[in-house]
Amino acid sequence: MQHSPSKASAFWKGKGKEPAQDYDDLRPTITYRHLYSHNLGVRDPLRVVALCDSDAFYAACERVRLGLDPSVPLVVQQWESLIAVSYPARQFGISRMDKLQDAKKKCPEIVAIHVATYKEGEKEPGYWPDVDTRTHKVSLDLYRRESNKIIQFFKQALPSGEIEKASIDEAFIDFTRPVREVLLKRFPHLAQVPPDAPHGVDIPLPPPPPIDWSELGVLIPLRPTEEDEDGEPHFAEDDVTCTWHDVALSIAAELMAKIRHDVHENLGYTMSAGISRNKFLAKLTASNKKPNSQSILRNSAIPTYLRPIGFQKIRFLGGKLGDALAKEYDVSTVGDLLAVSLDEMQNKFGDSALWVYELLRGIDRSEVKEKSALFKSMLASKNLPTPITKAADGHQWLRVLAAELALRLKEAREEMPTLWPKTIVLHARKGYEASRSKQSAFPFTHEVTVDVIATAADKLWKELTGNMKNLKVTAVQLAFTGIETAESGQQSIQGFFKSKEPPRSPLKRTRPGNDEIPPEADSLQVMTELHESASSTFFLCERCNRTISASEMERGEADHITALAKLRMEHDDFHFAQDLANGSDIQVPKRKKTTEPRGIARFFIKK
DNA sequence: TCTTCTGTGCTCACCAC
DNA sequence: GTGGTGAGC
Repeated sequence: MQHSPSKASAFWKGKGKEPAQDYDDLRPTITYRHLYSHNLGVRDPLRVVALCDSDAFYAACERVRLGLDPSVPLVVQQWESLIAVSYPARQFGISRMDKLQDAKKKCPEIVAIHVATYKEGEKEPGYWPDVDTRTHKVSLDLYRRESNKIIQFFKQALPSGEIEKASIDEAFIDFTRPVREVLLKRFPHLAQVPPDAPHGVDIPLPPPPPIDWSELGVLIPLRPTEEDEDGEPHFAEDDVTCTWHDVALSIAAELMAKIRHDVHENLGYTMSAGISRNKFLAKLTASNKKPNSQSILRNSAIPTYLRPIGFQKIRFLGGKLGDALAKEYDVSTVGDLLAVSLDEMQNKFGDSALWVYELLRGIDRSEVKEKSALFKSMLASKNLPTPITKAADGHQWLRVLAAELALRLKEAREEMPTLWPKTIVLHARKGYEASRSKQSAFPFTHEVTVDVIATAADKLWKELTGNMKNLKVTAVQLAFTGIETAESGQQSIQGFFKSKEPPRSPLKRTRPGNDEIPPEADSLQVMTELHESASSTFFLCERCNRTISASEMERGEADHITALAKLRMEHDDFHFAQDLANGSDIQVPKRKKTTEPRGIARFFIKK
């Protein structure tokens, strides 16, 4: 990479000026209409997203499982290499690249735990004394289970927040709605448009209150920190000015801190979080300070924070596209790429250009969306240090892989009882040749046992290896693909494609492809109607088609608009609770099925 | 002292034919 | 139905 004397450095010395229109998106005018609309989605100027990830997750899982003190240095090993290093262990300079022996040299008293493994003939993974890559296969099951516990905790703590599990140790949380709820409660004057306002609901909000960030986490500074001798950062004067979006961030930070605290109390895991206006920035911010900390990136701090970052570290820019960009313009940082115009980029990179262009400027329109809970595929694989040469060996390994799939499917069905893999696929690789695969329909059985899977796998194995001259298989993969729920299968059979997930509440209706704020956004309409008829204390719920009126207690609320907002939210909660009650007894808070299973779904009813 | 760069063994999604 | 790639933990 070349080093280019950039305009950015001039800017930091105070000679340049921020390119005016580049960052307009970061300073939106926020009006009452924005505040009252609950369905602006990614265009909400008060949007707040967090990325929360567990610190040294695998190591923490083992620490919790064994009831060890958090301060003990601990590593998780997979054969001789390390797959997780606890923070106390990192103090000894141990890193994930070390081998176990290196770690022991650096810290003789290190606690080394080998990941659980499946062993030939065993139905469940365990912690065996004789782990050996030639006979065992690693199991990440414990980590998946603990990960799900944390996700469930998030969901229960934030009924109105959207949670997206991003990986085994991270989740995105959309705080926009929970923050709105707090915001209206805490600043009740916002629920009322000043009566003499000429443009009513379209006027900007009044100036926000000052924010005390001291307990809320690490603030990403507005400009590069110039530290004094004590290492304390200097802040410029304008650091104290803030916006309503900053207030929203601060509320999200409160909620996030509470959740992190509660997860620690209840499950024992410490987590780090990043809080900002979208997923991309939240993820970036989360890595600011670890472990057990949270960082906040305000809109005003975004340009400074992004500029020096190597763009190839950004998600989806780490691969081919990032390489192409680096080559084309011979640059490496976000700041460098800011000089490239949108037109220029579109000519060279077509459709992905706009997305990149916006990303560089802190804009990311991707939604926080709960992944449809069901995986499309489920795979268990094993590289074989000692290749399979006899059919019987193959059979043994297939049973190991089958045991893993059986257990994982069983566990997945505890949450989604109707999960059904349509096909089973076996891959086998010989040395460095390309792997070959065979697949077949997977039998439709209520109980998916190791035997059922292993039998199907054996058939595929014969097809695959039957005509091999010298059997020498160095890698095997067994997978379920086309995993669906019986319900959705039913729906597709019956042609009920539309609205698989009816809106949970009237307030949450999405309006795809609508750039403008709808003039009669449903919640807004309720608010303004109420504003106009100053005495009403009821509203009509579109969902249950009933008039909901305030109780005596709620009528005692300081002003009835606040009362109505509260009422509305509580009524949503009522629907939410009702949805819960109508579902089965599993404690998944959202996305419950509300109807009795029909058709093939009946196969799955517990006896 | 700090971040960054390694690699391996998985796991998952998507696409072309 | 098969094979291949890209991406991330």
